[in-house]
Amino acid sequence: MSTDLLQIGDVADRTGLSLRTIRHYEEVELLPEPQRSPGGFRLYSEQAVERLLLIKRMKPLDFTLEQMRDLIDIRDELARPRLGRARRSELTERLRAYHALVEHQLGRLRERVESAEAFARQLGDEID
Amino acid sequence: MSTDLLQIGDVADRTGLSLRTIRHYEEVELLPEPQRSPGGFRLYSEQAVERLLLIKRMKPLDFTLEQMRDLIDIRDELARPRLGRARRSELTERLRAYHALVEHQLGRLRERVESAEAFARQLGDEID
DNA sequence: GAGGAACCCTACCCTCACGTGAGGGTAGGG
DNA sequence: CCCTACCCTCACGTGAGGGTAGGGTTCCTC
Repeated sequence: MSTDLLQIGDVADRTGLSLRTIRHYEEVELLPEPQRSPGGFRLYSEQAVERLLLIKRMKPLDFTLEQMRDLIDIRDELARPRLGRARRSELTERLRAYHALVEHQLGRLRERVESAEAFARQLGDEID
Repeated sequence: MSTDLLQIGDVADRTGLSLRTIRHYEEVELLPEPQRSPGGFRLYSEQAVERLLLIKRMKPLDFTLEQMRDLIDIRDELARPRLGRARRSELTERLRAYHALVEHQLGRLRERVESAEAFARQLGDEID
């Protein structure tokens, strides 16, 4: 038996994403096209699930799907074994830039929490 | 002189919202139609600015513009002096419901921060 | 091997909260 | 009168999916 493949509904269950979302990610090439069953059903590997979980963790940072694709692709290429030194250091540089951006977005996210907390307190007070 | 009115650009500066956003809020009736200059320029009061700032604080909670309008309208009506007892308690009830929703959304927002932090750590580690 | 439940497919239109651009008018100083 | 900075409306575009129609596939059960 080949490594057990999942159909889209299983992937949705495992990731908490909707079918529509998963297909959409494929449309914009954030997720590679999966294999298909003879009848045309999408069949996903565990790798695909991991990629989706990674994307899900990234989502609150308000990146566009394109940025996420870019970032993940860099990361994936870096994980490959035989890679020229120049290429590797270029990729690392780009990843570092993304990391800075991530920290920045994280800051903004935290501000948003504070802003929301302020509103919640205000509302709480008004109710008495 | 009447209370000094601001034109839309000033309001944008003061609130950090874009002109387009402010006009959009008016389109969907989240913001009441402002006065106009003889030539048609929008002229806003300080009250309008406050309403926008309130909206801005509310935004991270991912409410729809319609929900915000509803919530703010309730709050505004509650702030009015002569209000029947029945009406008042109905409004308070609705406000309380929103408050619960706010707390709920706040929880989700905090989860998102954690999720994003996890991602940031992971990325940081991968870079070394 | 016939049925049927549960699942999946594509194609398409819809939503929400704005962004963007074209084309043109207004405010107010020189 | 002219200039610059600012404003106006109108209309279409965008990103990230949601929803639905109409139909095919898998697989279990009889």
